[in-house]
Amino acid sequence: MKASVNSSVKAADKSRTQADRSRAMRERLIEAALASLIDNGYARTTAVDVCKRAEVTRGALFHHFSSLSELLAITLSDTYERIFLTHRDPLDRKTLEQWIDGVWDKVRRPEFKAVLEIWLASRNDPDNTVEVSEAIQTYKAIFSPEKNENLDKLLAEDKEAYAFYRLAVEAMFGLALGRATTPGHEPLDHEVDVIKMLKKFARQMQAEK
Amino acid sequence: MKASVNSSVKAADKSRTQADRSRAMRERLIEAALASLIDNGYARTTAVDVCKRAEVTRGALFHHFSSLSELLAITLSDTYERIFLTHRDPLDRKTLEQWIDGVWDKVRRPEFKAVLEIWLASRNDPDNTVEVSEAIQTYKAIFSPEKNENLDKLLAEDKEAYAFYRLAVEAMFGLALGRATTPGHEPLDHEVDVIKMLKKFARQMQAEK
DNA sequence: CTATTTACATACATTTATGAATGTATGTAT
DNA sequence: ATACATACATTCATAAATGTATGTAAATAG
Repeated sequence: MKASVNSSVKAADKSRTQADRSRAMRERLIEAALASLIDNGYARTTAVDVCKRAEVTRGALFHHFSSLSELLAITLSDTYERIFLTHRDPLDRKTLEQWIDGVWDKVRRPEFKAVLEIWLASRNDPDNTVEVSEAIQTYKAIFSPEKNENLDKLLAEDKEAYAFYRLAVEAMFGLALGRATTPGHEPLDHEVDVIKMLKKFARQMQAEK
Repeated sequence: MKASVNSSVKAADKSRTQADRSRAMRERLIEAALASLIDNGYARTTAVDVCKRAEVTRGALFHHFSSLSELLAITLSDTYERIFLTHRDPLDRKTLEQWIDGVWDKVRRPEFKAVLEIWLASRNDPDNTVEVSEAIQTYKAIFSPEKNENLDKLLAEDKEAYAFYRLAVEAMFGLALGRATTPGHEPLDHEVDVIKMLKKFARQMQAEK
């Protein structure tokens, strides 16, 4: 029975199983990476910065991930799951209006800025893109009727509704972009009005059918 | 009468006035910076890269600009003028539909990706932001009814029309973002449909009045 | 024609990030 | 208890970017 009283780095982690330590550390790093993406952007998200946030050295990062971009790719996938799967509402709404609510509920979250950052960055940084491209495709697919059965059923054979859905998603992306470019990521003044109007159009759209 | 036959650097520029050389060089650097922003993004737009494109050394850049970020700020202002002022149509349309055409005509241009890049980057990079923030404000104002007399007149006292205009602009920003994140900046499949629908809504909006 | 300023190149010093190599403590199997 | 593996820290080598200092040719002033 070895008590291992003195933990040189942090008093926090008593004696835990290796698997536990690993999992905890990976989570810390992923969270730190996400936070850095959100308030530093992709370009300033360096291994140094992430590790400072996580309060560990880069040794930890490179032990668990082969590179910073691998961590970022995993962070993106992880964020994706957090927003779209773990979260309530797996995007199986019934009406256009409900779909708008559903998408907006995701896009408005601060984590979505991280997604935008990586989208833009990946286009510019093909080398590091390789690792994130898969996660990006998944993300984009979420908003594509073609990739989503429920949504596809709703829009099938209704060209107008399809175009409108696209319009709505683009508008919400625009709003998200606006937030991302605003100090403090504060909501824009006209956000509520725009969403309200989108939903009004949605109702009108389905009434026409 | 000194002919100055041998130009050591380029045979192109015969003996020209200093002011001419300066102006030409500044333009070359601005163009190179814009090009780099468009196909490298903000993060990878370095002084080295810009100068490689302009086929000059960094000495030239630092002679004309105090820093890379100053060049970028000036590039943004310059691009702004090129798109919004020098270009035909100073945004003085009469109907909502015409306004949509006008905005889309600007936003769809590849140069707008440079604007998006700087918008996002400036939020993340406060140090270098100082210099570009002014240009950014000008840019954003263009799309704000509050800052534009003609537009303000059109939307005044019509809350619905105001909200719709905002919606339209956000949707177009979303489309621009989509292009920016697509390899080759190719137009998205649904662009035409979205714009078409926006214009349809615009007509309907004004018919209601 | 000579002196001085301007436009630019070249060379150098500094900073910052990356990744690998190495060292050390802690958990785990026998 | 010993041997080994895993988790992480520390150190080092390298690359890339920035800014500055200095050198040189071309333009302009006297």
